[in-house]
Amino acid sequence: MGLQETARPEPWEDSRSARKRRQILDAAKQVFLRNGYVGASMDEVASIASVSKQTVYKHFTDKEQLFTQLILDTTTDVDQITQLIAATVGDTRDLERDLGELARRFLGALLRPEVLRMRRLVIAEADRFPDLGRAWYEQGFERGLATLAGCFGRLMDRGLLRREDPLLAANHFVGLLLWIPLNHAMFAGAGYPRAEADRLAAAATDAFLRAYAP
Amino acid sequence: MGLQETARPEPWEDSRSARKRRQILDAAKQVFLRNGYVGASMDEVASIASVSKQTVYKHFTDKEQLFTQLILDTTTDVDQITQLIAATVGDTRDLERDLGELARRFLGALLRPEVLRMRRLVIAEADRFPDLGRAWYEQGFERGLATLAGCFGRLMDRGLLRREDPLLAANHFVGLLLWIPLNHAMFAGAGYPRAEADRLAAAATDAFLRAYAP
DNA sequence: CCGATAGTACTGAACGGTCCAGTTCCTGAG
DNA sequence: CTCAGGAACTGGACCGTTCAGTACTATCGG
Repeated sequence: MGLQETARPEPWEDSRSARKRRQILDAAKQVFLRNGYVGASMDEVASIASVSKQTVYKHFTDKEQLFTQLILDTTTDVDQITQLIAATVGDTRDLERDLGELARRFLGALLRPEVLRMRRLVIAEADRFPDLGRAWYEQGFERGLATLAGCFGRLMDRGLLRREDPLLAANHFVGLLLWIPLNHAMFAGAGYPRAEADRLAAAATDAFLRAYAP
Repeated sequence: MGLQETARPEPWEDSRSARKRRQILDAAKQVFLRNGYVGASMDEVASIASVSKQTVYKHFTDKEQLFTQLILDTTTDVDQITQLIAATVGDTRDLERDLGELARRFLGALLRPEVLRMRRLVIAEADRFPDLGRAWYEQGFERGLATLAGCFGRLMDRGLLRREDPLLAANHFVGLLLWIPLNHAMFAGAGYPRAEADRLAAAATDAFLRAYAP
């Protein structure tokens, strides 16, 4: 909410204060992602940030606030990725090819280790911080889906997809695409060979096009 | 190892020892599910189990072993559920109806709060206990999928489904069905209204049958 | 009788958060 | 440019609490 500093070292400036703040957030990301909320130590955050503990507590009132600040900062990223990826497909000439390409890129973006770990972290702490989970879901998840749905809506208007609820179609597409690899990544280790990912993307695209052919 | 001839308190017996062990595991389930691994206290486990702390440590060498034992004990459940549910569909006369029914039951089973919390817990601790995550994935997840795949294989043999890789088909079915509500449950609160769940089940079944019609 | 258990006190370590004394950096007035 | 003053920062000690795991004695039950 309203964190106003005494003078005016606004966060986006490159003042010393802003630099320290960045360092702290970066360090916190590292530590929280590695150990989870309870496992993370503020001493370690300070140490990794090369900053004194006092400074950490000057910028963030307590551990909880540092954590929520950190998570909320990242919710914007997912949507940007989706927009970037979905942009090309709206006015495609070869739907199967371009949708397959979208599937591959989407999968690639979501399977990045950092994204996976962040997902794990938010899920893990979702009942300690219900608001945070909901915010991440709405601002990261549903916004991305809505973007994709808009794209599918245009494809329906052009007669390239069966007319249905575009949001449902988007969810079905993503479900077909991500269910297998994301679960694998959540439970078993992180790595997923590129070739296998591409195969899954192709299979999901095929199934989706069969289900949503005009 | 060197058990004398004096009885033999094997865990499956109903000896006093076995009862205590059960009490401990039940209490541990409660505590771990509520607070996560790090947040769980062995004192609380002992207290809820109505057992002294010493007894806990007689049955389980340490916190870690208690946790893994607890999780591994539950992996058999999911498969049983799947078998029970999938059994009816193999020799159906009305595929759309019975597959819809399977979808509803499956969704109902997986959205039970306890199942959701267990899922969260395993995901949360998946990098602290990699073996545990993998075991859960293989014994709970893949076995369930394999069961469903066997069922779909029979449907393909009978010409009721398009011939494809049955395992892939099973994954696609589950992806269409569970993606939306499971993500919602993981991030936002637990509750999901029955009517909404049924609607999702029907939509997923429709889309699946369109994609996998013969 | 003998092993399992209760009850409880204890150890050693970690952690969140505070406090303080001394240092560095930025800014603005002369 | 110089320099003083104040804010931000450092480093580390410190407090109160929590927690895993152990020790030990008294009790219980088969």
